[in-house]
Amino acid sequence: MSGPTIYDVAAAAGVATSTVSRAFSQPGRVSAATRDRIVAVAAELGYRPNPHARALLSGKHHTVAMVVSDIANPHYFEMIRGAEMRARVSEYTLLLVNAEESPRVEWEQIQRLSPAVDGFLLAASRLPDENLRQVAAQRPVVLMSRELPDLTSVVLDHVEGCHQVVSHLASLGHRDLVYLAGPRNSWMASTRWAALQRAAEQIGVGARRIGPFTPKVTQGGAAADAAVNARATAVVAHNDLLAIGVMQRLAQRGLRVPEDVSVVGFDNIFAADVCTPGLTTLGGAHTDLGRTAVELLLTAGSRAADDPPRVVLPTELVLRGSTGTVATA
Amino acid sequence: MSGPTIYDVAAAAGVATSTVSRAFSQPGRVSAATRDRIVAVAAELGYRPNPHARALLSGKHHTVAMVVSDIANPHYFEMIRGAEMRARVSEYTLLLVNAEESPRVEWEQIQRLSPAVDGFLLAASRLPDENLRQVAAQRPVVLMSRELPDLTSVVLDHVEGCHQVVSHLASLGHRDLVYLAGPRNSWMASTRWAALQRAAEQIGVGARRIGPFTPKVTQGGAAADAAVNARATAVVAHNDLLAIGVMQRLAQRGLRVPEDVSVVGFDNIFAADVCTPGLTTLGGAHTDLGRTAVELLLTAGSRAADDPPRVVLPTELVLRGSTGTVATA
DNA sequence: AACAACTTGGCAACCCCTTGCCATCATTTG
DNA sequence: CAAATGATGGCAAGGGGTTGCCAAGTTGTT
Repeated sequence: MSGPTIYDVAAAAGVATSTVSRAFSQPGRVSAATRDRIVAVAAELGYRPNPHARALLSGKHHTVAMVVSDIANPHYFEMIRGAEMRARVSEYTLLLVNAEESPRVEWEQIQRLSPAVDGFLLAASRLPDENLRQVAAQRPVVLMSRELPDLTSVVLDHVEGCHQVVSHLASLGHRDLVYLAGPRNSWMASTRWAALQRAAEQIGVGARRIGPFTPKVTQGGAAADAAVNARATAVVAHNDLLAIGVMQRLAQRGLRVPEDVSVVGFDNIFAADVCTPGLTTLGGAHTDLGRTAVELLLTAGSRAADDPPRVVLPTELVLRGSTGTVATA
Repeated sequence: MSGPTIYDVAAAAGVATSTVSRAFSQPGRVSAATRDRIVAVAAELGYRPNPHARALLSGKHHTVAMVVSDIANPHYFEMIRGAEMRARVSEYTLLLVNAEESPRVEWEQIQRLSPAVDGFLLAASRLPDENLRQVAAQRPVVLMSRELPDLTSVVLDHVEGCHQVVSHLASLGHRDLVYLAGPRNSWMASTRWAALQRAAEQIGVGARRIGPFTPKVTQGGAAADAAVNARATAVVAHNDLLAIGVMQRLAQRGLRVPEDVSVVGFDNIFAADVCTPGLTTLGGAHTDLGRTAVELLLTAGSRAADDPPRVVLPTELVLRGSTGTVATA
């Protein structure tokens, strides 16, 4: 079934297995002549080191697991891409895991993989803080789009970002906004709401919250109806998927965007650029987020455990057609 | 670093390691009382079997690698999702690998992972046939969106699909179509062109090919210009990304879709639904494709090696606003 | 009571690779 | 020329779990 082992190579080259092993892992310990011969024989036999056997002893698997709270959301796409690219540079393998928005599934997957990976990337984890600390006690962990004081994390600057959003809406004349909230157990959802509230207060506009909603296009209908019912002139949706769903429903009901209602999303997914009108959304360097997270994970061993890094990446408000001046009724 | 082993459990329970092992893997071989005690002790200690150690002996890793030719394409998203879901059901781990559209990278990644996985899912592989056979000789392989006589594959029905596309355009009065081709080393690209040609011939319309183009939005500009230059009334783009890029460029040049030019894409990605006009595109059950591919891979051992299954899944032409009757100039 | 038949548990080898330690051989130095 | 030094390769253990084989223990039979 499997390929040749170092035993085969050793036999074919007429040396001990240890010599073969060292020829690859400690080139200095073997004479050039012997090494060349071994390498040649290995190549001829098509020998590939078995990473599992290696991991068994070293404890290093050269693998990191990325657990995504819902892989159906295109938002994670860029993060996955960035993570994959960075991992590949270091010849690490990226294991992709879907938690299906379920803390239980997430926990089980983590426990199952724990002995087999060098660390975890948890993207928008739905686990309670307590569980996150437990995971971190077993393996290095980097949180993505979530923060916890004692853990390493990478997030976009939601405080600044939400300020940009509110400021933008205020400058268009909106005196009031409605936040269509994300899932209850989403750290991002509560953080955004807090940041929006604070920004609204500073800027002097009102802010209300409706929800929670599962952040999918299909939920946009209910969210839109609720927003209309609340007589909102500006809605800030938890993410672009929800925002797009909201816009679809508004169009269906004959309401114009942005003339009647302005809509803002989060994440700047690809579809936000091509929908009509284009969706104003708070974007950020998601690829960098993925890249940085892997970077932090791979270098986790070389840092003091106390005061772990908490990277905050800049956001950018991408203005498109979905926001406009408030109607002067 | 790592958790407790069966040695720890054995010591704590006062039995031999083999008994612990059997308590989990061959429940019948151990008395219920002993097993209960072992399970209890294991749970208390937080014992998790080490999958690598297990794989070392059994050769089964409970892991499949999915190699995607370009992870930036949302099209793969659904396939990844389907694959991930099916793998999880069987408690298999899905390893996601990006080939970056490079046959070399793809080959290296496969070789690197080969000893560590139970099989490969190759999505739209860019490798030459020869290399695919080599991979298949080492490990079970399932091709996705690609066919090769001696290998297992899952594809959408491009023959029927392309017929639908051409038939649709013909019924709108188009006498001629232009195919904006995908990458040169893409099996899909040449297959689509062949199927389009054949359908065009049967239906009695003309078909021309322009390209190749890298199937990304940014390439849509050049593709659109070339199509306009060719006086096309209907363009069939290699995929939705390219089609969306084409539509953007056409709008920029003041050409109306579908009044001046009809546009058709492939894949039915999410953005095709929200762009303006909506993109008519040939979709299919991509989630099923991913699911089926894993299914076939996991059951690969229980089939005869000759005459491997070649699953063809149905397509559906999704009609949206980007196609219309040809202008009666 | 003696023995057969069956159940349960333990020993030890094995999977593949790494590595500490030691033996061997060659080279250098006094 | 002997002894010290260094370069090189081999032996064997170990890492976590599995499994063939055998021993001990249990139950049943005559």
